[in-house]
Amino acid sequence: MVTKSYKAGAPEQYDPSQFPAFAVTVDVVILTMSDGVLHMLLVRRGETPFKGMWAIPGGFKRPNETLHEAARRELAEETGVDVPTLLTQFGAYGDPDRDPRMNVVTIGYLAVLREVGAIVAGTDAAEALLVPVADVLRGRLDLAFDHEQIVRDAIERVRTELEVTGIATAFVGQTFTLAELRAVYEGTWGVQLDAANFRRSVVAEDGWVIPTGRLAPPGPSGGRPAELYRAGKAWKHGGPIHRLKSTERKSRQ
Amino acid sequence: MVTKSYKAGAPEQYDPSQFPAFAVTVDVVILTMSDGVLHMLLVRRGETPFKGMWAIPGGFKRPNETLHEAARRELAEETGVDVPTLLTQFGAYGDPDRDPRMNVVTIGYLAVLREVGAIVAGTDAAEALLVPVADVLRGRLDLAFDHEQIVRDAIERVRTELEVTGIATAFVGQTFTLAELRAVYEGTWGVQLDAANFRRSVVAEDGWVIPTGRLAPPGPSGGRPAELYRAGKAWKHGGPIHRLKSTERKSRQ
DNA sequence: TTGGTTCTTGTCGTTTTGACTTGAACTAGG
DNA sequence: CCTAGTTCAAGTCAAAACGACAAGAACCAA
Repeated sequence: MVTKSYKAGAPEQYDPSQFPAFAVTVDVVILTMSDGVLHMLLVRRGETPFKGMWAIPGGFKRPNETLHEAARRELAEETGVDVPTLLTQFGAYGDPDRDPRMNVVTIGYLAVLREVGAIVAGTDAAEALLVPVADVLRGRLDLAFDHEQIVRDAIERVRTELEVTGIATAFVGQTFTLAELRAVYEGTWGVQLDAANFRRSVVAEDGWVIPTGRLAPPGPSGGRPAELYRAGKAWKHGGPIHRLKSTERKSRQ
Repeated sequence: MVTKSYKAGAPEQYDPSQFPAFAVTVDVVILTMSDGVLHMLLVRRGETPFKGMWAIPGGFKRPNETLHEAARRELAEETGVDVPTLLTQFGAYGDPDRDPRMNVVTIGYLAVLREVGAIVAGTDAAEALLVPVADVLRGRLDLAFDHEQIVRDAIERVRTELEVTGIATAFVGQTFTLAELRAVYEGTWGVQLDAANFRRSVVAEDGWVIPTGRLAPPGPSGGRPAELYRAGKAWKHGGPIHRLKSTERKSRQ
């Protein structure tokens, strides 16, 4: 028992100096889609504890900012990307021994980016790493603190978020082809989706994606030019709109 | 800007004394089903700030316990119920001005109970109140701090949780009739479900509910005795198992 | 021109869904 | 004891959704 100076009973009666102090941090799991594979950003710790190990980018919350603002600031500091949207809180972590030096409670945020190259360019290349999330989920990388568990929760969250909200369009550009959007689902869920059925279910939902009328240039191996779409306003930072559970073809993994 | 004594740049380099201290609390939204209506527990604040106002039960996290343990302790202190399960974390709140006196970050937990009478009996009756959540959602009660927003998030969470997990069985007893289980969905979603279709979709899912072979005594107004079921082990504290989106009949509300 | 690739459109059988009906088992009231 | 009312179980049925597949369109490279 490491109980210090705080009154155990009598809740609602407190005094700033009488209750345990915690450091509050914000950790951001930054996801992006690269070549059909879901990747995440890791940074190398320069200080003890866990010096030299890979970790999720994050930092201390300041007293005069909200949690969301702190997450946005950390994202901007680490990647140079300052997007006001697509920053989803997914969990809080406060085990007593998660930081060996002090009591730290961290709030986990999930960020989705589409630019890949610019991300690592923001910081020192030797200190930042873009790895497939599958490598982390399989325990191939030792992460600092309880960051592996945090990553697991983040991935589980983005998978259900993908099914229920319109977060998928955050992975792709301003305009996109349905093949690109489909790759987001396939890479995140680890499934193969039927292109025809995917198209049908996506287009059927009203306001989900809207055609621009333009065509994308075909890939290097030829193929028919795909129609370009842009994200409908329906999904913008919000509740359950889209629901894609069909169009499955093969089992996950 | 109220920035105090902490280094703005150079993350990963810190010292316990150099960074802003926060109080960390845990607030528990305690839900129960009473007469087909979703209710929640409120307690009256005895101290400033917001003295005399209704609030969600909660309290400070201790340095030597996890967040989950803190939530469980608060739940036990407030209701006398000590259930190891069905305590779901749903959000963290840390706006700078959410507590006028100090920096407080609170973690929101969601608890589901089935016993109704025993809840308020735990504390002083004048200081505890079981109200329909609809009253809170409609803004009829002024809650302390940002607790109204916390409640909104909790309700939204339990609604989707109901759809995706087996949390519904936490509202009912050890054994239950399908009518009781259906009332949970109806009360939480504010819809009317077709009894026949509800039965079909619930029984179809394997391991979701399992029949006991016994019958429940019919109600005071007669009627055929209903079969008694118990919760399948499939849902126990876990991932997406059940999915009830059909069996709808009329629009919500 | 031919073959290969990718996207779009269409078809088809199965499953699921939503609404409804029928029958079974009980209570209450005459 | 009989009947009306109530609640639950089980069946029916048409419409919609789903999953799989086939065919056609539009591009590239050789």
